[in-house]
Amino acid sequence: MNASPQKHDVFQAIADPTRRSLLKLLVDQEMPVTVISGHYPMSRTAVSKHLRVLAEAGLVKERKVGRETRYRLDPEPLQELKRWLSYYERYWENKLSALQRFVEDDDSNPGIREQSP
Amino acid sequence: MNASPQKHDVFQAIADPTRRSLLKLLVDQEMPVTVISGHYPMSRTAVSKHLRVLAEAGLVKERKVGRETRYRLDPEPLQELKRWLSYYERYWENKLSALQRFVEDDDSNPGIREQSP
DNA sequence: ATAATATGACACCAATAGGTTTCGTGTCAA
DNA sequence: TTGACACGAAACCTATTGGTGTCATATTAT
Repeated sequence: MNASPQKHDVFQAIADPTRRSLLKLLVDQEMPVTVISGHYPMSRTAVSKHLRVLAEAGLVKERKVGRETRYRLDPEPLQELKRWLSYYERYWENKLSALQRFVEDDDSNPGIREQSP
Repeated sequence: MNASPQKHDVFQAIADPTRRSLLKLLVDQEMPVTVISGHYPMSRTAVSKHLRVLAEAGLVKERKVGRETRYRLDPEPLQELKRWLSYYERYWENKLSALQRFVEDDDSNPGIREQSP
């Protein structure tokens, strides 16, 4: 049901600060484009394009009501981000021990280790 | 101690698939650029530029050893991402109820709601 | 019917991103 | 000391991005 070939992925979608701001704005309120763009110093068209990127990533849903198109957040795709993040969580938990290893070998053996060619 | 004016933020840094791959590669191994770039179909210089973006975002640390520069993951900045994400977690937990609201008002009152101007 | 509104589609533009190759420099090995 | 190696810096190219303005269309209000 969700097999649309998405051109923009979540990572790309949230890379832009304006788009992150949009997500926050639409977090629990459905809004038409004109109202949304009133919150930004750029043109309605620009905001509209940002919304499309978000929609392609599945992060917002659109719904036509009369002559307006209302947008609202769909947080579901953020779960992919969470999954991705969770992979690294154990590493910052271990960060102290990792740092220890790092310092231990310092610049005292500048030569061969690991699989250097 | 970490007050470098970072030109690239974490969100931007992880937007690129190559860079995400780099993070994974460096997750617990320190590697010099040449070895790293051996894993990618692009030039060493290109990989090097990706590494710099990651470094500017604080996601990798460099350390000069002789004539080589070794890179390793620093997962710490990912915590910002986690904080950002956690804000939305409650929304996908509530997704069902949100969907209910969504359906309830459907197209039956296409007029005034929220803070329209 | 006519005018106003909301929006998407389009054409366009400047800046950035991601890639290339070339070159200079520091470090290691013979 | 001479050559090979590892790397960053620089100049350059193309595609993408983020923005603009204009226009066509659908919908609503008069």
